[in-house]
Amino acid sequence: MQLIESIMAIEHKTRTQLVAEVLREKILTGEFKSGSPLRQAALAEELNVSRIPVREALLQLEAEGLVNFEAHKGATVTEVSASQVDEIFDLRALLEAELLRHSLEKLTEDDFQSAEVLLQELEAAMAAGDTQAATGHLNSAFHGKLYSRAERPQTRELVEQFSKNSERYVRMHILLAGGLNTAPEEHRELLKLCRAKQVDAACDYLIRHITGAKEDIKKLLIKMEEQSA
Amino acid sequence: MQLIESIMAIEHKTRTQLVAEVLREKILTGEFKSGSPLRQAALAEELNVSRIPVREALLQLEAEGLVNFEAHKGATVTEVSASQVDEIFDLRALLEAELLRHSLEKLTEDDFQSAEVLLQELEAAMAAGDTQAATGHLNSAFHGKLYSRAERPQTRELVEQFSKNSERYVRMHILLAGGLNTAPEEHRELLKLCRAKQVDAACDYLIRHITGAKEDIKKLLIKMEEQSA
DNA sequence: TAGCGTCCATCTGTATACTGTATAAAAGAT
DNA sequence: ATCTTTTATACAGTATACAGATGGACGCTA
Repeated sequence: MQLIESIMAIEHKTRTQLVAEVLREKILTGEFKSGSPLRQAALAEELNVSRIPVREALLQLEAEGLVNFEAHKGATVTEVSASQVDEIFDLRALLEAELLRHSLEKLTEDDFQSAEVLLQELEAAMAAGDTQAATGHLNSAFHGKLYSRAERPQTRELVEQFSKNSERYVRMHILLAGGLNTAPEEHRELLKLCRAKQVDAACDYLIRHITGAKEDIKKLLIKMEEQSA
Repeated sequence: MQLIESIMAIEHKTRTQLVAEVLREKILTGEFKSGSPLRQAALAEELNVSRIPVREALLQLEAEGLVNFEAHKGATVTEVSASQVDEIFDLRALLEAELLRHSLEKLTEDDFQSAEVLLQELEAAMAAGDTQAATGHLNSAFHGKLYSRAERPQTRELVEQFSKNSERYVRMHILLAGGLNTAPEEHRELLKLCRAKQVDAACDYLIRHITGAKEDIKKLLIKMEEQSA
């Protein structure tokens, strides 16, 4: 019902795209838990569409790494092990440092100011206890601003992919570990280094920033794996 | 061992997978040229399937970066500009060096020997003028062997993705520029550095190896862009 | 002739219906 | 009682059919 209305409102989007958005959100928020099966017929009925757009949406989500699609067996929400998180965050560190390196020289004072605005909004959102979508979005907007002059569209897409994919763990982390309280200071420090155009120092700091988050989340995941075992 | 696995894998391939393989090959060999439209109905009829598996195969290929899929407008073979090739090869250099770094210490003499065998086969294939699928496959098999102990599955998948995507340009390069004649020597040198466990030197050399190929292919692409303009 | 709207051909997007596979439950054999 | 083999069922894969979007040809107006 709601879906039909939103189709009316946003007519240029295909049903497949809409279904993909809904499912993506449900996976990222944890409403669909890791490992749980995604039945095409059930989803189709719930969203008032046929199975075709559901299938195509699931294929898209598989490409994004959020879903596993096994022939004749169906789709499940991807389960991510601690070692996989390890690798993903290492990749992020590597790629984001590369982006920053290519972007930093070209960043203008305007860029830094909008980054600062984003940072303030981020802190406000965190202070308001807004642990939901907003903080994750603002966080990647801040980072994205720093990379915005890199002129490396494919690398950015890759990084955004990985960020999205790890977002659900970041959220979990914030929720359960009450964590990332050091993040605001780290962001400010990073911004300061960028403003000073200290390329190597900024990249190193960024790598440590990402690696630090990795370690926190890994601990959390290992704890959870032990509990479920 | 492999034989047993391949027997065990009496995998029932879906039509979607078969279609994807066919189309992928036709794109990589250049039978479908950059920018050309991929009509669902035509492909379906040609392959004796309905449009559904064709659509799903096209979606998969879009995720692999070989196809652009625009709503209501249809799919086209992706056109890759010189600047995109630039970025892709930079990414490859970055990621492959990372893989080699993680793999190198754990590589055994057995690994080096099979790498050497692959290298000989590669040279034989090139000497036989086999500019088709075989050389590309052997080339990535050789590189893959060097990364095989990295225990970084997602990074490897990414690299393989990029390799596949740039394969058609590599082939083009070999065909038109008569090129990559320096590659055999470079491969031998790389293998020597790996055997000597000179991590930094090997990684640096690998980066130069990839960057060198990039420059050659870029020149070729720029020339082609000028011709078509 | 240039510009605009309408209509039509063509293609994509999606629903419905059918086919085939995997798996769990039931029946049979050892 | 355990292990096969069979059967049933639920689900995914695919074909067919229909609905909707796009872009261009055509004629109309100024």
